[in-house]
Amino acid sequence: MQEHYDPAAIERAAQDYWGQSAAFAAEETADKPKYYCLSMFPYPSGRLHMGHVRNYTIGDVLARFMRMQGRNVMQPMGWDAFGLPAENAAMQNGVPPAKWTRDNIAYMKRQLQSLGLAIDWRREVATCDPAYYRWNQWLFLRMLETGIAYRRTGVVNWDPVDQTVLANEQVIDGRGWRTGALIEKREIPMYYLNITRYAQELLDSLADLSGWPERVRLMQANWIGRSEGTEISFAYAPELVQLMGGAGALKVFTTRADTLFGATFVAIAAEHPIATAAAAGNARIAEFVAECKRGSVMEADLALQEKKGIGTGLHVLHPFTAKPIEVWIANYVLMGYGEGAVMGVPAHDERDFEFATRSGIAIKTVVKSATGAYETVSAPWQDAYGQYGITVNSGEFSGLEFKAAVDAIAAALAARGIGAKRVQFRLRDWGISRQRYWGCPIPLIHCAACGDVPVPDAQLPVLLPENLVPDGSGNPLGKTPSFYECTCPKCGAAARRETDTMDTFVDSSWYFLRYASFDNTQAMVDARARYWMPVDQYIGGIEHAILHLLYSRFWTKVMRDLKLPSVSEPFSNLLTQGMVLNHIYSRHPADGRRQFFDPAQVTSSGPEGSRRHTAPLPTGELVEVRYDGLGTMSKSRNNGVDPQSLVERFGADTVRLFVMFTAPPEQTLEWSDEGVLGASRFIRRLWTAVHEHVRAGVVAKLDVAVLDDGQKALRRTAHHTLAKVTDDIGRRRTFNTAIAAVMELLNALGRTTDTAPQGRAVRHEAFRIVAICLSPIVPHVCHALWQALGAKEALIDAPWPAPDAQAVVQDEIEISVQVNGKMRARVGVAASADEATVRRIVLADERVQRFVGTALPRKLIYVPGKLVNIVV
RNA sequence: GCCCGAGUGGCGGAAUUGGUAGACGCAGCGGACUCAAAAUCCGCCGCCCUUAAAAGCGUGUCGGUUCGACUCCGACCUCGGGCACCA
Repeated sequence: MQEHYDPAAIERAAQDYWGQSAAFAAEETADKPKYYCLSMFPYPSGRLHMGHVRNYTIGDVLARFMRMQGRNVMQPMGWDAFGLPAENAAMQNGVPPAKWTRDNIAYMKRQLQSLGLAIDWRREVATCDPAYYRWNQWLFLRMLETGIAYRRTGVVNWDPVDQTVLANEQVIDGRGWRTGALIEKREIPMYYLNITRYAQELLDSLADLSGWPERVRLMQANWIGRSEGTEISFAYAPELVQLMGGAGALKVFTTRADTLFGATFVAIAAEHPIATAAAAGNARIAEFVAECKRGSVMEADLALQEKKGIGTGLHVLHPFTAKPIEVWIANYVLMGYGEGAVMGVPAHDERDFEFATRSGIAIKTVVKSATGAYETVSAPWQDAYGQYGITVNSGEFSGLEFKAAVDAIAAALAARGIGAKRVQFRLRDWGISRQRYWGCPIPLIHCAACGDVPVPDAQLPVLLPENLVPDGSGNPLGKTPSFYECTCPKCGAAARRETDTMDTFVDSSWYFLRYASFDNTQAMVDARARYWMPVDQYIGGIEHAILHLLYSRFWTKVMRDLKLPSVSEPFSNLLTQGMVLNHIYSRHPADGRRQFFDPAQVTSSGPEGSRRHTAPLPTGELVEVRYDGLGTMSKSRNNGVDPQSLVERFGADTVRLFVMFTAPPEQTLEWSDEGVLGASRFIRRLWTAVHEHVRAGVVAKLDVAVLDDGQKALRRTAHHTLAKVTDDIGRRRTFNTAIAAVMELLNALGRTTDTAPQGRAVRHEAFRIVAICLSPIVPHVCHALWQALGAKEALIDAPWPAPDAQAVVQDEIEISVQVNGKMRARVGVAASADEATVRRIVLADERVQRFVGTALPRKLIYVPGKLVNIVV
């Protein structure tokens, strides 16, 4: 018997047992209900960070819990292995991304294994393996056939110095991160996936995802952004007819057709054809259009920039009054949304109002509030009235409520063929072309004679050469003739292979299906996916709430519609974990770059509020540093905590216990070295307590009929704890409170000194409950304790017990008593007492008397079994 | 700027459906054990007034609903996540 807690030996023994018995190899079987437990696969960045540990521990707790609850559990793991960091690492140290990535995978896999995760490693996938990404290519070709995938131009960040496309992340304050050059927008041909075809379904089926957090569903719904509005055509005025070379109309989309008579300008995007035409003959306009094309493509940047515009001197005609309305080019109109043009109604739209007041554009009120409070809105203008109301100054459409006005105006427009009601989505089609090396090649060939020719299925996969090293200027595939030189599959002439690769979101949009069909070399997915899908529990960071989850939902539906073994919704239940934070310390020497310091190296002293912090430089010299608050752990801030060294020092169980105890899973988790010590202390205390109990010898058979009050009380606590932990893990997913409950039970066990045979029998049962309850969280130590407690079977195969309902029954309960809503006393009553009895006991209580006095209670609220509130 | 969250003791957090605010842990303080230290064990631990008891105050701010609000509603402040090429 080990008297001393030795995590390394205990964890090795438990992991050896699970490995030798192939405990986590999942097979399709009809015997038990399946449970597909999936954590978002990691990007192989080099080393595991605390966010990974948190993510995978949550998944492991649920997988182990469900297994004990009798489910056939599958928990797989893989690698999101394509992406930008590998190219950056390659540029830094000259190692090809493939080698860097595969080395990282090997190292991180060992780290994951040391955490004791119940993973079926046979199913491991890496998205950079041709055996995986060939199916990206294969499905892309199917999407081309059905028109889901198509080619058109798109806007990218262009670094004019490096002559290369930059990711948004590589644009800092509008400049290229390596060159410092001002970034330009550039239009290039790209492939798109028609996700908007699925917009309505993606929105509608959010209602079915009851296992998803409400906030994620809300975010997705807002992202899809369905709006019902009216499309309106403004006919060109003569000078515009001339400029555009013929009669025509400028289309706008608006959700406020009721304000049409208040339109005093029309604003178009800088990329709009009319803007291009206007710029051709006017230097000032050309300069403004060019200015709009500078800067990054990020929406956050666009939204923050000052709203600017320029009048074109060109006009369109109001559909009802035929009055000319000037066309403006504005930097806040997005070409990608609606028609790339909006009507400007300054009186009733905040943004139009701001723009109009600055540009000297007329403001015309056409809506008043129902009460007339805004009827007199006029110069000097204060703000826009953006609410719904009654139309005024709108010709035959005056005097109507919002909906009636919209209906009437839309009907009148439709009758003349110059407008109609229409649904517009904010969601845009998904551009998947990336001008980068380390990704899945897009399987297309450009032939001078035949155009864009898909690579025939038989020639898949298009292999990505693995020995290239990017240098920061352009895509190395474009400089590798052995890759891009090919022949046209149609005509056999010399042709050029597409050198763009796919967005890595493609790779992660279906990996959960591949785990179920991991070894199939003939098909992307097979019937086993029907068995395992949908994922019963998906766990990952809240930062993926929109993009990854939306793309995965879309991709899954596309596969369904291609009649592949898929489902309509990939993830039945979703748990979005919070980020892991740590303190940030830095200093900014006058003569150099800002330096960050490892919080573990910082010493703090001095009084609250004016603490001073010092940390050593690499030279050993101590310098004063500044505290910058909490932030996500990251390499650049030097505030990461290495899970590996903690596992080596305290054991995986301590690390797992700490991350599960310190905060509920959906909240951010603040790192604390002391907290880790606390977790370690608890496990040692548990180890000692069980072994002291076991050392005292044989335990009598429990006979619940003969227990005394103290024994009954301990047994009640034990079964109450079991019920709470079952609910906290199984339903609430509040692992922190489950652990707290077990800590309380262990505290209660520590307070008892009952050495009578039945006293020890109750303790024995309680210790078994402790081991069961903690086993999903700290599986190694519980595996050992279970054996110490004399069990024949391994804990991993023990069923999760149901609490004994008899054990938790209480004879006397406590009623809280309030007087006028303030807590004044607690009284004990029999659990069976009726309201009249409770009333009598409460009113007779001396403390209650003191506050009620001689006053007659006006009202008495009774919450059975809980509370009485006396109103006097 | 837009969308979505969060804010409770010295600190992390608990309070599950509107019904005992501060469970559990960390830090701290006091004690036991020890030659001593570490480890371990026991006790105290929101603020204020106080010898004590009792009262009063207290869940970011301001207001509202209710017999009763950390919880619901309105406005605001601060922090965090996302904004389509980081993953």
